[in-house]
Formats: sequence, C-alpha cells, structure tokens
Amino acid sequence: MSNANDERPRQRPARELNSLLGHLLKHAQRRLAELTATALAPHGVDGKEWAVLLALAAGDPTSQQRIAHRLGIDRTTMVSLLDVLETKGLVTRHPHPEDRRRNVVELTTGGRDTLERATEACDDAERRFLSPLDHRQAQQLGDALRALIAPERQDP
Amino acid sequence: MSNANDERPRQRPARELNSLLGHLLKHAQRRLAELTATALAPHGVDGKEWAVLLALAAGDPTSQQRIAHRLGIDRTTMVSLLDVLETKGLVTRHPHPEDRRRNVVELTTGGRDTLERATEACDDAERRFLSPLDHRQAQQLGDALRALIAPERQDP
DNA sequence: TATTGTTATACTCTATAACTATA
DNA sequence: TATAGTTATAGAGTATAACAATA
Repeated sequence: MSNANDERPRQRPARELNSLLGHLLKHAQRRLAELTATALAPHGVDGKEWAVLLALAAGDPTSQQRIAHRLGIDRTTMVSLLDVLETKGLVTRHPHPEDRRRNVVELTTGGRDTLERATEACDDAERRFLSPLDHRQAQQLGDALRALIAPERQDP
Repeated sequence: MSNANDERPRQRPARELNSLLGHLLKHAQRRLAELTATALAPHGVDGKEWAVLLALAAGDPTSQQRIAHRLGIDRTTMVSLLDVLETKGLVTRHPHPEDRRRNVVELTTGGRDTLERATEACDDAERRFLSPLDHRQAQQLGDALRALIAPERQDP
C-alpha cells in the first residue's frame, strides 16, 4: 500500500469557488430574481410589491404589522411599500373598526387584476428558470430546499 | 368529460408564499450565509474576505482586478477588501515587476493559516446546513443548482 | 404602560466618476 | 490613448429611534 498518507494534499488549491454551495445558492437565487424582475416590470410592480399583493390576497386582512412579519420585513419598510402600492391604486388602507390603531389593508380591484397578471408572469419566469431540469428534478429541488430551511422555523 | 373548465380556480388564494421557489432559494441562501458567518467569526474574517483568500490560494497571483472579476465584484470594492485583509496581515501587495501598474496580491503565512482554519469551519457549517438531506439528495441539489446557473454563464 | 403606524435618521453595501501612475 | 489602482461620492436598501394616536 506504500504509505499514501505521507504526502497529504497540503496545498489543496483546487477547491473551486464555483462548486461551493453558498456560491451556487447565491447565483441561482440572483438569476431567478433577475428573471422575475424582468417578468414583473411590464405590470408595474417589483418583486417585493408583488409579494405584498400575494400576502394580502392569501390571508384575511389584518394589520400592516402582521403582513410585514409574514414577509419577514420591518414594519417601517412595510409603510413605504404600502405607500407606493396605494399611490398606484392597488391597495387601500382603512382604520380597523375595533382597534383604530391598526390599518386594514385590502387589495383594490386593480390590485387583484395586477396580482393575477403578475403572478402569471412570475410563473412563466419560474418555468423558464427551471427548464434545464425535468419535472422530477424540479420537484426534488423544491423538496430539498424546504427541508433545508425547515430548521430555522423553530427558532422564532 | 363534463366541462371542467367552466369553473376555473378564479379565487386561487391558497398560493402559499412559502412554497414559491424564489422564497425557498432566498431563505436557503440566507440560512447558509448565517451559519457560515457564525462559523467564520472566530477566525476574524467574514464571508467575502474568506472568498478572497480562497481565490488567492486557488489561482496564480495576478492582479487585483482579475481576482475581483473572478469573484464577480467591483474593482473598487476589491480595494477596500484588500485594505482590510492587509491590515489584518493576511495578504501582501507588491507592484508587479513587469507592469508596475498592477499589484501582485499574495497570501501571507498567517493568511494561509487563517484560510485553512476558516475553510474547515465553513465546511462544517455546510455539513450542518445539509444535515437534513442524505448524501444522494445533497449531491442532486448541487447538480440541480449547477444546471440552473449554467445558462447565465453564456452571456458575459 | 404597551402597541400601531409613521417619520426622520443612520448605517451598510455597492456602484460611478474622477484622479494618479504607469504603459 | 488605455489600463490598474485608488479615492471620494452618491445611491439603493434597510434597520434604529423617536413621536403621535389609540388601547
């Protein structure tokens, strides 16, 4: 066997930056974000605004703060996001009848329209992004990512 | 077949934000970045600095600009990055003997030491990050991400 | 006193433009 | 003139702190 351990790979220069998982995740995320941004642009919203519309459509209208928390963004950021969406006529804000500190945020008809079209555009971008993979691989990718981020849900 | 298209899913509120690929990628990337940052902290470097050290160890020492380009960052950002690394005594800058505009950037002994320890810490963080997956799933994840990123390499 | 929305402020990160020294 | 490094500056994005209204 002639001691193969004597010369260990002490130089180890061949560690390719391109193969590091962090690098792969970052660039994959960035690429999808670019495709999505391009797809959304014609509909007059960006990715974050679209996410807010989506969150509004998904849940019952509660307070700005809950929406912000659901999206993992600061409440002060939510204020300016909603300012923009309100200016664009996509959402409305009304004081909550039972607790006038809170704002009930709702989609307007235009907001619902924009959401539907923007969502289709995003779906399309996602499909193009995933086109190098077959259906089964894409499924496995989603499963793997879900498993990987599951642990962090326990902390907060 | 009884026209299943008549009542299309027009409400469609159940679209879960948490299942969107962009969301999954973003949070997976963020989680690994956090784990890596924590793992690197005791060694006195952050993720970007470590990436620079890695790039320096991997390639022959050319110019700052080539390293910057390889890492996909701006050359002005590279200047301040190297300033910090030089202050920490991890790299040295010398004018290139044949072209004195260029800087030859090299790892010091301490830089090589730090790189080795930091890389082990990163490997460990990556292992912990991937622990919800078995070996085959982790392999497939890497393969899928590489396939997804491949298209963008053709543009530049 | 605690909470919601808001505003003003500061901070981080990064890119742009301009300058120097070399070629 | 073109390029490598540097510097100063500006911009986007986001978080922190303070304030008013309400509970």
